[in-house]
Amino acid sequence: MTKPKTWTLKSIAKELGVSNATVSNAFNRPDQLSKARREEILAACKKLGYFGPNKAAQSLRRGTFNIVALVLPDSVEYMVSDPVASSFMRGVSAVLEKNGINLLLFSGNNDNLNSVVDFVDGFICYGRPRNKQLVEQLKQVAKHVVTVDFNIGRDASVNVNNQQASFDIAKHALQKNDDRVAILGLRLLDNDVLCRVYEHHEFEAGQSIAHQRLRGYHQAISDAGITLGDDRTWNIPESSERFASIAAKEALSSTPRPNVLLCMSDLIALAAMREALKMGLSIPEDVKIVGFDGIDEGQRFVPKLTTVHQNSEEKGRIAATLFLSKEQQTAEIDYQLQLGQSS
Amino acid sequence: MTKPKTWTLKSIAKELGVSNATVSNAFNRPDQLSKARREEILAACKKLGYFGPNKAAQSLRRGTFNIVALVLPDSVEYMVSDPVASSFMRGVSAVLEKNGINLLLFSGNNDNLNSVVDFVDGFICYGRPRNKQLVEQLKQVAKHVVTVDFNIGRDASVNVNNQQASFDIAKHALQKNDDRVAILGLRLLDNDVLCRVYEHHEFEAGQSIAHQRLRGYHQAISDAGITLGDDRTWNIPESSERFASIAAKEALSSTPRPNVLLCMSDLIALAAMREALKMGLSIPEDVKIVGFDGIDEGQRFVPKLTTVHQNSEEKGRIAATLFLSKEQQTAEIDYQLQLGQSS
DNA sequence: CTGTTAGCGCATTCAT
DNA sequence: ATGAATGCGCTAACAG
Repeated sequence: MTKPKTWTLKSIAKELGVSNATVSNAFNRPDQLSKARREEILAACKKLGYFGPNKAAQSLRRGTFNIVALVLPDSVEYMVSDPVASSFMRGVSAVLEKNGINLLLFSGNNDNLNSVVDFVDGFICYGRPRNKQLVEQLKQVAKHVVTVDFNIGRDASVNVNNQQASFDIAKHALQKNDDRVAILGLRLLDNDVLCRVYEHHEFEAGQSIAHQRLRGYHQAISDAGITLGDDRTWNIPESSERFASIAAKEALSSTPRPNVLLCMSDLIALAAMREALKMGLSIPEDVKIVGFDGIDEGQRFVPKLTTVHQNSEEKGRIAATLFLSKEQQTAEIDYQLQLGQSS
Repeated sequence: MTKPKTWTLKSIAKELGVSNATVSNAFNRPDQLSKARREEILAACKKLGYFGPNKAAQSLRRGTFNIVALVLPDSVEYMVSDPVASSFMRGVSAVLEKNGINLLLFSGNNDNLNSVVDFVDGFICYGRPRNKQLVEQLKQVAKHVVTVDFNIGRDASVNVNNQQASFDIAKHALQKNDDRVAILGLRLLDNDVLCRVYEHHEFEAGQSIAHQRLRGYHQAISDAGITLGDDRTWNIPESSERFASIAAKEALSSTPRPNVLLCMSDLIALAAMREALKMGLSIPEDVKIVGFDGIDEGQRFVPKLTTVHQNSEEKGRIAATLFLSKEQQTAEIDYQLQLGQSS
């Protein structure tokens, strides 16, 4: 006489003629009953089609979920297209999967964490969320939080020295003090508009990745004895082929035509290279182009892109490992200059 | 006198001097109390720092979760690197995000759904999971299931006519009956090995995407009056640059050297084009190469790749929409031949 | 319109 | 080693 078609701990215990604590122990606390008894119960459950305690109820009771939310800076939709973000996710998921933890994707466009906060053990935040209210809540939320590429004084964080890396790559690209430099920046401004940027003073204290990189560029430009015109910086609102191409075309058509293009992502640099080639320019003779990230496509392109390689996958692994260990610490990730033929 | 530092429905109700049902109604059922009362309560909760009913408890009670699991064919890790899968995810997440539903990534390598089944409203399965036990469980699980690119007789499914598309692209590539054809297949075999495939009879009834595509190729080859040698088919275990390059090199070095390469993914076709160029072959004069998927990089490559474009993002949107509407139906997605200079 | 109450499915004391 | 009882935080039915 089998009972309901969907078993619960209670109903299965009754069916087996044991107390529900015994069934619970059989699944969760092997030390609380004899091995024989345990296996007998497990076998009986399996035969009846009971696969173990309901996870939702278990979580409500225990307060743990085996789910971590990956908070993306933008919409999930947008993030999935970014090869750098994808690498990061790969690293995170590799570690979590190995530990039986599931990954919930959460958009940084959300106003708050409410819809997931009660379902997860904590948050790994990849980049500062676009929505500022969300950032405020992340500072306070009573769960474990690991931040990546930004810092809000929470449990742990993983960072790359963006400023130093940008300095290095720019230093490498700039060789003569009569170089004409232009910067193709990624998300320098809050608003979603593709345009030149004039208000440079705003960036001096900015903590976003873009601002850190900009400072690195500026430092190298200044070190090279070059003066950067105040109309030589573009803001690209998102790392897409389309926007990048438009900005690159604009920059390469501007007067004086730049002979060095500092690009804040490889996707942008690749788009710039395509535009330059399309305009009949030689790389690097007419224009040197450097990127940032070190994505595969850049290394396959002809000419090979000179860029900063940051190991995003490792960044993901470290972030996940830090999350699991609950260590409170700040990790700094290495980067390498990857010299190609584009500079 | 504020009470606990973490509010519950009950404690906040007591604090406000109302019944807990009233608080619950204020958050969930506006029609159950006056607007004024509702707003008064909501405001008071906000001031005290109570952000609404605990979602985990709410879900346990209601049996709904606002989370859907995206079941990937492989590890999450691997999937995130695949541009086609990424597009699909983009489509899915766009629709779900708009509807306030969260996305949980779930690996098709898992043995069972147990760790998440009690947390989600259902499953969107992108491709047949690698683990067969998982497939069995998906057939039976008591939650809503939408399958994509395969069919197990569940609630809804989304498919592309892979066989027809492969037939079309192969037909286009094959023009002379003395063409020497080789096939670079993706996951034709269950095991993870890169090798030539000899046991062709196994594929005639296979339902996987690879088998469907293979049948399309075979049909076109046969229609062209060509006999395909039984050592002209390679199995590539995963859609990675590395494996694809090895297989391509092997195929292009084999005797007789193929002058038509039918590739089951664009990533494979791109790797094959790179190898061919590296060997000093001209495309398409010495060897024609066609792909499958229609990824961006293929369209940017020189020569532009001839391929089948399937709109993965739309596939994702349709899958998600079908999931939300709970319609029971099978959708077939269009594809287009995208003619480049590689054939 | 409001309050009381019985579970959702489970883990964990505290007895025995 | 086991069973009874309590409550995790909430919703919905019902009674008022």
